[in-house]
Amino acid sequence: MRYRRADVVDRAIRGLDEHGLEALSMRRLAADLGVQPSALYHHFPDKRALLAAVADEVLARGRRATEVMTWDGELELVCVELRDAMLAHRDGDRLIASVNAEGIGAGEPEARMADALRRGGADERLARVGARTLLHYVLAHVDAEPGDFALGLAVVLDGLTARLARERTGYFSSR
Amino acid sequence: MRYRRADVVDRAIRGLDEHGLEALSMRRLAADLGVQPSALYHHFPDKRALLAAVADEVLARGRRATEVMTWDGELELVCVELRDAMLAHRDGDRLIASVNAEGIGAGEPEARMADALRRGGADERLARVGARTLLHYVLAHVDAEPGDFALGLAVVLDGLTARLARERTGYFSSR
DNA sequence: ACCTGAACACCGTTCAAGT
DNA sequence: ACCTGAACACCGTTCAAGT
Repeated sequence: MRYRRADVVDRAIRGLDEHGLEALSMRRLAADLGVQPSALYHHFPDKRALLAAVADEVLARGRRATEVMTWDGELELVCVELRDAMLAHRDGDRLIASVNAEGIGAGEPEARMADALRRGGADERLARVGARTLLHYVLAHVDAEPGDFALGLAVVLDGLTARLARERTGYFSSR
Repeated sequence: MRYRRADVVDRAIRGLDEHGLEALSMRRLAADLGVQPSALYHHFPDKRALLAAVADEVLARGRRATEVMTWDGELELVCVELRDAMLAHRDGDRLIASVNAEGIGAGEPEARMADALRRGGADERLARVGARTLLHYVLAHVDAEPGDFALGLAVVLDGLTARLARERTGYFSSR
């Protein structure tokens, strides 16, 4: 059998769903494909790169049609989209979290959130910190009940919108 | 040489500081102690348990004297204390995050935050979600500059206090 | 109670060579 | 371009046995 990069990613996602992230080893993936472990290194320089590609594919599959939206609507949409993408696959949250922590992929949601915050009037600092906060909120609450997820998300979004309103009106908080 | 459990934890923390979390293997730790790998299994059932003990020790070393405080003061104190404890050791954030994710240890800061929120009037749900949100905020922003860390923390705390004020006055938000 | 010695069943990665 | 075969340098864990 001869494979292309995308085939390998595809099989890795299947392996993820069937056996979980811990069992997703280069050797096992190679065996699933009926190929020698070393063959994978033709497609990816190392395991991190493979996982990054898998993470990006999981996120890509979870993307919805682009719509023109208000900045806060978009912020919420990205969070829900991200959550759904991770819920669609076993250990999806751990996969995205680990790839994101390595800074080698899966950075799109965070970038989109930062953009939305800038549209909402955030300066560079608040956009960066706010996006990171939201990203990690979603990563940490994938396994929460939908109601709890929405509650916590609303808390963070409230904090952000309050801060933005203050920045716009020039009011300075002592916090 | 004969060691006690605490000696092993101690040497593991030194190894962490010297070589990082990735290099903290059972075999390497055993070699550092001048002992066979299998000897470690007299002290810990497996590597997860060892890491949990290391994480708890890192947190214990970071604890400050207990003070009587307002609930929101305590909330902020726990966050700063946690941050400082993680900053005191190489890969401290990744250590605490991984142990916490496994649910096997390092749960004290989250429990203390939930208690503080309850004292502030939060119901069980908000206490749980809020504590988890704050915990993961701190975990995610250890490497941020102090100013950015404080900004994001203030945003989340603002969101929480606003929600608590609304709950107390009986106002219901559509969010 | 604490450790040795040896083994088992795995890892990720490299490299020369094949088609 | 894509893969084989074989090796290197590691892992975590178990278990009988020693003191």
